[in-house]
Amino acid sequence: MTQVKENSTIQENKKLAHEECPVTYVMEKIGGYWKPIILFHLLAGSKRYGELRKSIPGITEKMLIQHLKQLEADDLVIRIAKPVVPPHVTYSLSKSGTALGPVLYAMAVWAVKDSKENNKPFFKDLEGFPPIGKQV
Amino acid sequence: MTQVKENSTIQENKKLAHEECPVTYVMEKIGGYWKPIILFHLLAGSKRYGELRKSIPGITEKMLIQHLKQLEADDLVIRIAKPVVPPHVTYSLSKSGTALGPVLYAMAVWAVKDSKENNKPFFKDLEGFPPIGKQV
DNA sequence: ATTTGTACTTACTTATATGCAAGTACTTAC
DNA sequence: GTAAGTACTTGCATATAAGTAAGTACAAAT
Repeated sequence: MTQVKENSTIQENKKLAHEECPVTYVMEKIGGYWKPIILFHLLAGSKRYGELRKSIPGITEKMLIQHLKQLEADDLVIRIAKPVVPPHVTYSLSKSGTALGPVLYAMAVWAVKDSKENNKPFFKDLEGFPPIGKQV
Repeated sequence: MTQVKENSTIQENKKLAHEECPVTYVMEKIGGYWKPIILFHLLAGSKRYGELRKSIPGITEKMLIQHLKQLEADDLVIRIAKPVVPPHVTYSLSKSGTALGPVLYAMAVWAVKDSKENNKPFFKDLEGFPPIGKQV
């Protein structure tokens, strides 16, 4: 008698997972491709929307603000809009967001080392790092 | 005269991006939802396929195997198969993968702290951490 | 002959992420 | 009255990720 596999419980398991695995908790908040990149670019201090866009040339405007909104909703970044025209909006890391500094910094360190060992160093060095705690 | 926006260069920019931003480099390797979670579960030491599956109840076999193959191709994990029946396969972190330890550990630390501050502590504490360097 | 155990594999469907191109709002400067 | 400047917003198309439900291989044990 052929048994039915229980993939059906996966959805329920997934809901419980973030209560057990810390990294799962992190992924629920900053999982995906863009969020860590955006956060990294805010690590050096607050930036205006346009600055952020220029410093991440690979992202589309849609993705950028979509993720900024999400990050704001998750209390990782803070949005401050001056009521002027043309608009003036700055984004910065919240307390939670700032606390991700060590994670992002560890990533940067790994990237530099790993790319070197693969004979593809893309970054001379982490000049000016760590910017952690330098919060503007 | 209305100007055409240059979203068209995004693809080219994206190719160049990983040569400029270290976090982008990292995302190309472990971006997404599952990879960091899988790596985290290998941090404590090598595991058989089945053990890995049990320790990550939220993942489907398809995702697990697919990401394991990808991680192997990216030299982050090592697959060792004993030529026996039934099969016996173990996965462990490579040198590069092990070097991600600090990143994953920083994530775990942040998760515990952040979940506490949001009144949703999911993990008593990081008992037994760090397992870094404990490589079996 | 059938079941058991382990590590996958496959086909099909659905969901989510991302890309692309364009438009909007509002005020100041020209 | 038209252009510039900034921060979005929207609709449609495509690409990638993920879920579901099966099946396969092979030898040993029953």
